[in-house]
Amino acid sequence: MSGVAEKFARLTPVPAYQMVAEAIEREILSGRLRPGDPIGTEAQLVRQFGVNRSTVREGIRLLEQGGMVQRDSSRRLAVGLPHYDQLATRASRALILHQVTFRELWEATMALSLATIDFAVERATEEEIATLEANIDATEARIDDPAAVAAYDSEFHLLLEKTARNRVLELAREPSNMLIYPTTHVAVQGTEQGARRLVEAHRMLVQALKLRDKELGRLWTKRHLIDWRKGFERGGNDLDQAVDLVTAPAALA
Amino acid sequence: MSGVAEKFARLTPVPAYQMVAEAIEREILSGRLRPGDPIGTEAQLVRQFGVNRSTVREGIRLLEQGGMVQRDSSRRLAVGLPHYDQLATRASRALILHQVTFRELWEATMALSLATIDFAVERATEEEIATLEANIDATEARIDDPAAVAAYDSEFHLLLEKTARNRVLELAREPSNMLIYPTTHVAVQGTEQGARRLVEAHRMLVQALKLRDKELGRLWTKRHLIDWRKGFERGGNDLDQAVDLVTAPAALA
DNA sequence: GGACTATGATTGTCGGACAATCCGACCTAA
DNA sequence: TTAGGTCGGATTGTCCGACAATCATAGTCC
Repeated sequence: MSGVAEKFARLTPVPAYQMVAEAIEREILSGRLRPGDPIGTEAQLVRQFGVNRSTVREGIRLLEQGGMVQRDSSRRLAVGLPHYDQLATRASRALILHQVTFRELWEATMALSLATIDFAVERATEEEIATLEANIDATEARIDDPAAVAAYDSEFHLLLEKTARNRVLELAREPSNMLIYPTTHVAVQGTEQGARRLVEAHRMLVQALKLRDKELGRLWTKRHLIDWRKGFERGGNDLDQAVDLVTAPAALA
Repeated sequence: MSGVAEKFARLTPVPAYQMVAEAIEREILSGRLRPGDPIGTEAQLVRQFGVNRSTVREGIRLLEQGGMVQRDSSRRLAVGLPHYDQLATRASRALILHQVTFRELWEATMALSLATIDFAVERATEEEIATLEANIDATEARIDDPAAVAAYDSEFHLLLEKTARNRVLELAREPSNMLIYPTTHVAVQGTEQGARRLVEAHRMLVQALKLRDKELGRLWTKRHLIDWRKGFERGGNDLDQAVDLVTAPAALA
């Protein structure tokens, strides 16, 4: 509210360690350095950038955590290909910090799951269907163990995403997946029927893939998620409560 | 292939700087440290963790880049609330490194946009509609400037997401948004009509919000995105080419 | 040829140092 | 009283040098 217009932008001198990180990142994004390529040793970087080793190391740490650089077996640095769960972990944690509600999570998962099943129905191969069925069988074998059921459920949906063959969608889903599927063990714990309904839904989803029937897939995706919500609420949870580490403890690891 | 069974897992000693980062992160995620709270000074952390300052600093850099800690005005460290575009920037870059195709991007955007318009139709307020209309008017005023049109287009869809009031969806969309909307200026550059069709689509989307008509919203969302695709292809691009920095130069900043 | 060893290179950690900057208390002048 | 100026301590960013542990590699021995 200072009556005068802002004439000067804020000066923000960039620390050297950030410049180091950005310089390396530029090389990677431009394609001159490709995943797997070794970045030089710290001593080399010191010479190239003309800064101290401590500074170089701080710059490297900036990139390390995002997966842009990795340490291979011998701790040597190489360009990394950031994997989804790595990014998704960050995103999940951000969602927790932003105190998003389970309702938001559920709504988004619904929308994304419907898109996933559409593509999966279009593109599923025999092989993928077999893998999914194997997962369902495994789930059934341990149907009395809520934790195991939740783990297999998580895997099932991961496989389904691979079947949809869209990596952008996959990345978009991952954060909410990480928060919602681990709560399945709560959702199926309440009722004896919970786990069986889950398995039935999975079977019908695979059936939809076989028949290439999108409507069937969408129908059971909805039922499946509505079941999750009911179980979640039956477990004494409120859909409008914020996601936290207690209820969705998967974002640790 | 050593005939003996592997009895022990590989020991992977965790570097001290990582332990520092994880310790701080745990405090944040547990809620004991909340966004805005000051983390101690480096000297304090040195005392608490019993490691060297260089080590503490490397640990801090690990967190800094993900937005988990921020430096405030005086460069003092405080717990940060990672913002979406910060995470999305990383995600976009990952998508580039993974060489996802524009087709994947387009498919995912379609699915996510349809979800967004559904929620937006449900929840739009008068005020939000007015803001969106102001954006459209501004677009129209500079309809001959492809770069300006692209910028306003980007903003329009951002506003639409806010209107949908689902932060999980917002976060999920952001990476693809960052890659796809900046290419709009290519898409509308080809034809005189491109920009006008874009404005028309925006008007109809707002109309859908006013009438609370989901079908209308979905219809124009589809048309809008199909227009984008046609423009993109007319610009000499192949939908199956990998996203790169040249075609989608927004991930720099 | 294969197992073993010595050597050098590299990383992780430490200690100390200093300039630049920021914060806060104190002081001065209108 | 309050706006503005001064000063000292605290803090960060950067540098230097050092060393143990580990890894890679070449060379050696059987």
